[in-house]
Amino acid sequence: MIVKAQGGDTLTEATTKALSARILGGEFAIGARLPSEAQLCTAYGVSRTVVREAVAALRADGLVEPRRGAGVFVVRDSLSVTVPFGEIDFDRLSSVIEVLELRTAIEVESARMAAIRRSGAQIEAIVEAARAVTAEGPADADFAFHVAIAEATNNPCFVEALKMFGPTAIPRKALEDKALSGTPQDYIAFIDEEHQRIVEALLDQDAEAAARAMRGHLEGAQKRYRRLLRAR
Amino acid sequence: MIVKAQGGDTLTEATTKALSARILGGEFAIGARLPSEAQLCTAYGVSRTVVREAVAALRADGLVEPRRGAGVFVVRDSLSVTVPFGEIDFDRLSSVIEVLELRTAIEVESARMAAIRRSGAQIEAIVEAARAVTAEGPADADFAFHVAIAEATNNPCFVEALKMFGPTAIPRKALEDKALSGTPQDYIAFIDEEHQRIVEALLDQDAEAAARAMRGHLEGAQKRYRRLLRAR
DNA sequence: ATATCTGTACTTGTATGATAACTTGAAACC
DNA sequence: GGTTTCAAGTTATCATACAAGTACAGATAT
Repeated sequence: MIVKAQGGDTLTEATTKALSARILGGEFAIGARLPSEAQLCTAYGVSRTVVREAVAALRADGLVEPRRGAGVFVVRDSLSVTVPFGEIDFDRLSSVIEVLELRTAIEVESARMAAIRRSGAQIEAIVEAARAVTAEGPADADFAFHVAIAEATNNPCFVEALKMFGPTAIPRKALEDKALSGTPQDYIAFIDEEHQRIVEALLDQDAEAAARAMRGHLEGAQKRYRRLLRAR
Repeated sequence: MIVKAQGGDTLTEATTKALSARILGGEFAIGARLPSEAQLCTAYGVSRTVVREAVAALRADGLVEPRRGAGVFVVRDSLSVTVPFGEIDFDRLSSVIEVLELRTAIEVESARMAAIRRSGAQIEAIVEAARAVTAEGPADADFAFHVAIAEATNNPCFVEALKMFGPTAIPRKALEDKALSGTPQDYIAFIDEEHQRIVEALLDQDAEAAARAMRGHLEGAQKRYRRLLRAR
């Protein structure tokens, strides 16, 4: 299999991608040794310079670790993805709770800051978002509500961080919750009450109350989730 | 300035670190061109192979972008604080503070959870990390201290989130702070005192005290940063 | 028989020189 | 003034050579 530079890529980039694909694709397990540089050269039809720079790139990404005299060894593979963080391993059930805990950290502070910094337009957007949850159900509207609050911090980092988790974290899953908490109607009413507490604190510009309300809201979600786990 | 391989590092690694330090240290702004490979070779006293592999590593980290025929250009610098965080616009000066605010959110909760969940081994690691800051200075040791606390949450998400910011966020820049806060010695002693407050709360398993101490620590950093901005 | 030493083949690390492909800016030209 | 051309400089790639380290087989000593 000979790599060719395509689409503006250099040979080195193409080789890097090819190699990383093989590693992340599972061809090499953690601890496995890659073919030697010489073998990779003939396999990919490139010079040693190219192979070495590709390996250097993989090393910088923490994918492999070359050991002089011994070979190049894989230190991370498809199963230990964790790192890009955009794609947290949601397969593990517990990881949902772990993400929820991190999200709680960010959103509690988000609410605290929003209470102080929010503009008039921003609080209006928040109130409107809360209304939408009642009207349309929690599916995506709930996430929009949380994003509206993050935006009211006037710190784009909070918005980015929140969006990184995506709407998947709570609502969609939480809906399976209805078997435990009663009908969907009850569930929406319940969520709505928690949202109202947050909105009022933001209206009052009461930072601590906002933080408390948000913490209650999200820790509630955590609890419901844990209950789901136990129910299995 | 000639780099030498030290501490198990290869020449390439040493060169990579030296170069990345210069970039993150602010010597090259975004869009600036690095010295040519030939110049870097003579400057660091290494072969072109080494320089090229170092650049390949920086490229993999998204720090620079080589353009054939033109040169190697910086695409991220000290003020964009390492964060591969989606595509946040870190160009604006205030972004350091924004990142710091997000980090505060995460770390305050991190301290709170660590106080409750920490194991015996974990608290030992934290104490040891605090000692290292005193001994070696804040450079990288400070970040290790914060990571140790994140690990004591037993929630890998917190560790990942923290590592995303990287060690650059506070310490390196905060050192420039010495002009404002007195000698480096004073600065270390000051930081150390704040760390001790956090450690004691964690030892006592006092979640709220840990959260307060951590908040004070990081909001202090924010304040020092804001002062730096105003001083411009 | 076991343990230790040694050598050899293989591997990565570094240096050097050559050529190709490309960019950029200035000089020459119309 | 605007366009073309060219030369110098830059990265990309290749090839070769040697240094330095590892690992394993086989010899050697105990």
